[in-house]
Amino acid sequence: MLARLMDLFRNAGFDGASLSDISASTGLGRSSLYHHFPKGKEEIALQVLAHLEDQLEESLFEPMRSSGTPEQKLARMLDTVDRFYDGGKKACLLERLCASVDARRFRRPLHRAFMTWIDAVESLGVEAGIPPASARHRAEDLVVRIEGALVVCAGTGDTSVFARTIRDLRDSVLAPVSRG
Amino acid sequence: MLARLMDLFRNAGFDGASLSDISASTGLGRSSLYHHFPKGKEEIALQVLAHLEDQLEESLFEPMRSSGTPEQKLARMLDTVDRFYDGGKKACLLERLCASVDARRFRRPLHRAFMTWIDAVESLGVEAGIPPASARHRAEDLVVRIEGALVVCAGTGDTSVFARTIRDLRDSVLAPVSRG
DNA sequence: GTCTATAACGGGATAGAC
DNA sequence: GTCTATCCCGTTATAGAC
Repeated sequence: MLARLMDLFRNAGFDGASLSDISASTGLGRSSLYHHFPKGKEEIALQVLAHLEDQLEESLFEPMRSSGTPEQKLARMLDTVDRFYDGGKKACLLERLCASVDARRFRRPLHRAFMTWIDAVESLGVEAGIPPASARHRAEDLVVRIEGALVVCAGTGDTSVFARTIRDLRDSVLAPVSRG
Repeated sequence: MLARLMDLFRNAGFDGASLSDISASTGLGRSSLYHHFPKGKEEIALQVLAHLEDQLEESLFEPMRSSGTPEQKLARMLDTVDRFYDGGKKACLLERLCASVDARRFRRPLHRAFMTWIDAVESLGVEAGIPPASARHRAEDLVVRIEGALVVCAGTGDTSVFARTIRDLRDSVLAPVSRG
């Protein structure tokens, strides 16, 4: 159910998703929704966001801390990301919630989600022997490029930019430091 | 006036900007708005988008075709971008309109705006002697990273990522091809 | 818990006087 | 061109029966 809601918010954003949409996508009537989420739409979005954080932890971050070489773990992470965004065809919930009126409501979980992601990639870089400062910058860059590629693909309708971005990241994130 | 409307749509997005907001930000009453924009809110957004395209042409793309070394023109372009987004504090109208319900309404101008931008940077790379394919990829990458940095900054509230991204682009976009 | 019904409000859009 | 007044609809949210 939270999965279906996440799809909805990814497609429509917070402002674009109406209670009617939410009702249709869950099969629950208005009253049932307010039974489960007494504080209404904002609470629904926050729970969906919390669900995404759990999902990221389980499918992205936890595998990055388990066994394997940093290269293998990076490759697995990018595979998961590629599948999650369907090769650039699906939007990012984090980005969609950043772009909503009064995004301050979501700032704390959004900040946490981005930071956890960046931290995980940074650790991977450090594990691979990259100097901490460079590892940090590259980790930020990975998230920046994935989010940016999703925006450009959504705007142009061309997913090749996302595919190429993922491919580039595969090689560049853990490459030996020569130019940073 | 279109400038004020652009600020509004950059802040609130298409779905988040109500006619009341539009009325307040322009000082025009409802009827005056429909006098100037008979087809309502969608037409307003389209005209704001067209205004942005003009502005980009004048302040970004045209200077990139004028005199100066490619390095100088890239630096000027990034300076303008940095000012335009206020160092990462302000959102991008293109991204905001990508993230609205039924973004297909804006697909054509959005596609055109992104492509014109990418093309201009590509030309700069070719002018600097970079192989066409690499120049294209780097140009796409520049736009991707700028958009992505804006998203991450909006989500984390930390503009340092945008500042570092601009700094990196200054050096990397026209660097000699060694690793792509 | 879920339903039907409805309140209370704000949204986009129009009509007609001036 | 702008104003006042208004329509119609969708929105969030609540009440009360079952």
